[in-house]
Amino acid sequence: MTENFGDDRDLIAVFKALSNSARLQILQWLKEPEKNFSMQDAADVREVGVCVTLIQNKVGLSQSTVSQYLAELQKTKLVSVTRLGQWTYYKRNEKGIAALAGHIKRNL
Amino acid sequence: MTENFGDDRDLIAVFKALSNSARLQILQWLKEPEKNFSMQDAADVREVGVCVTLIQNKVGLSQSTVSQYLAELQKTKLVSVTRLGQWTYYKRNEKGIAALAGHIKRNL
DNA sequence: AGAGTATATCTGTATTTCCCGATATGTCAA
DNA sequence: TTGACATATCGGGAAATACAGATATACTCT
Repeated sequence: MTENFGDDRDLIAVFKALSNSARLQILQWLKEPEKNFSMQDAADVREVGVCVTLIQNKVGLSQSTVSQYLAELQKTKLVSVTRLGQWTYYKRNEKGIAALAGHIKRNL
Repeated sequence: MTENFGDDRDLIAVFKALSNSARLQILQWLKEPEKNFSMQDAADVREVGVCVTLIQNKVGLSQSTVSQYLAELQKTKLVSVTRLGQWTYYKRNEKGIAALAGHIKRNL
């Protein structure tokens, strides 16, 4: 059991993270990274994720805002992070998302 | 198909409604009304729901706040309303909640 | 070391949400 | 019709959120 939502506070933080169209949109786009982001080396996009700058260009908000939003999505276990060199790659945390869906179905 | 969440705005409104501990708590309490609320005529509680005053006493917020919160839960189809005489009874909208859970599982 | 790029963090302002008291509306009972 | 009760709506102050720009941090290349 890696996810539990034991505290209501955790669950509320997740709902808050999802209560913003930019954050929700990013989560949707990350379902098909190679389709939604124009990356040069589309090599291991699915594996490692998408870097902040690409997400920023797509969503059209400032760099600082996007960085903060991604951090929020990560704290709530909706995305995961990989640092490689000077880049930070974000991708969906399918385990965390499934855990949320399961919890909602069972306990909401 | 009574529920669809076609627009992202609808989904965001639902997440916003769930992003508050009082509203989330009310939704939980309404899973077992006869257990969580002390009503005199526990006759058709499951059928009709719980009146605003009982919910207000339990949650400990002002009457106006509780009324607004319940309206928000209703607009997002998380609870349903029945007016009987001078009372307004609220109960969980299990269909709406299940529709949300399904949508999240499928599309989030 | 120094410049350039990618990202995170800090600080501040505009907007939104939280929650209240006051007031309006609607129902019931005398 | 008057008064009591249940609920809804209105208006506002305090707190939180949404974003931005400036700056800090970290890595890369020369």
